[in-house]
Amino acid sequence: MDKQCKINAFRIGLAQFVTFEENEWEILSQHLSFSTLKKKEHFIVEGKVCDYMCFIARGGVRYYHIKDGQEITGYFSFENELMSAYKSFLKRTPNTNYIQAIEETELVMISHQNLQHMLNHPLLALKMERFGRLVAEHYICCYEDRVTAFITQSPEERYTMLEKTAKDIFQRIPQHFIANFLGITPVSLSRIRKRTLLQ
Amino acid sequence: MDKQCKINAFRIGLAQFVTFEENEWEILSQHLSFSTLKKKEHFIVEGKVCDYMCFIARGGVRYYHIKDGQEITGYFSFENELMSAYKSFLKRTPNTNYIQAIEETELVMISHQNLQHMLNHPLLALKMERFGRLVAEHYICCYEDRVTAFITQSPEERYTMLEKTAKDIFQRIPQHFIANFLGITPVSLSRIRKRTLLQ
DNA sequence: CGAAAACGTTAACAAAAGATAAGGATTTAA
DNA sequence: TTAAATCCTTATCTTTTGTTAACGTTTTCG
Repeated sequence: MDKQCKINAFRIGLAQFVTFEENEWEILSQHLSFSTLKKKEHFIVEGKVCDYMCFIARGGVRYYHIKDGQEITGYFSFENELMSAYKSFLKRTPNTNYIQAIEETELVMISHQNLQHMLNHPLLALKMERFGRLVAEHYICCYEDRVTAFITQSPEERYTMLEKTAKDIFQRIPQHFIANFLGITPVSLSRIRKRTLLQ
Repeated sequence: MDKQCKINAFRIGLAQFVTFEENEWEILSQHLSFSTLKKKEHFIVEGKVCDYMCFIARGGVRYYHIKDGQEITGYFSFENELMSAYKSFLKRTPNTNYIQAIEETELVMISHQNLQHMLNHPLLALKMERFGRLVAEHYICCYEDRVTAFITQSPEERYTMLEKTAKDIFQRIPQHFIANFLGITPVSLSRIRKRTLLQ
């Protein structure tokens, strides 16, 4: 996947939030960097401060915690989505989890420093603030739904819902990661699947 | 509680995100409105589009869903916090839950229309965008922690943690609301409390 | 290619949570 | 003030989940 192709994907992906004019894009694109993660390679590990927010041009990652020596996968991001250890990135605090590529993954990255630079750049500030706001607001809405699911639905209902709304990820992600994501154990998910099949 | 007192509380509360200069504040404060909710009065009900984002100058509210005729309380907000049905407010879609005062509650409110007006106001735009961004980012961090708790902790662990970090809300909120917030039934919370006391 | 690792299912048992109902204490409101 | 509503606890029973381990299959990688 060549650089120009990644940049294009990035620009299209951003259009969901803000559209940049040519002159703005000119500046912004000079503040990007690029990286590739091999499968199982980590984007960030516990204890490090996250220095980049990324756009996934290709591939996918999982977010996981380690608790009592066990990995617990809490989330996934795939191509055309943004990805970062937000809290660490935003607050400049050590990250408390891990982000790992589950496939070969191509990233377009903005360093924290470059982002600050753009937020202070007279020609870009307003649009970058808006971009940041809209991205954050978008994720708030996602989180709202996720928390609501934990509050109002049983694990079985959460599974059924996921199957309806994102069936494709079952082809792409090991089932025990999905179990974690639903807040249950892999064994329990296996049972739920059997139950819901029989009905 | 008089109006000036509410405005002051609001200004101090905002300082956590952005500080407004006198001339900016002059304009902003003309875009505010005020309201009082009596105990059990609703700020918003299911199906309505939320038109205000609020600052709670005094009092508190709970957010709840109705599922199978049952109320399930998912969150609380108290004085000096912001409060809104964010997703509905941001996306202009019908709200899917209820927000109800649990005490007599004093609000400072910004209507969606006034917010847009300020976001388009040349002297205020940048700061309002930043304000919106920082608020949203702040809530993302809160949500991140909340989801992590659901993923990595048992109900009992979530309860213990809550007792450590927010003991005060137990004096202020009926226990069955807290049970919902933890993702369990009131009966189950009562059992957990007994268990953890004995140990 | 072949050994090792990863993965999903199943079983058996223990632990926890849900559902329902009852009882007593407290609060609310007419 | 008194009846009604709210709230928390407890008990009982059912359902679900967690835990551990075993097994067969598939995938990974040297």
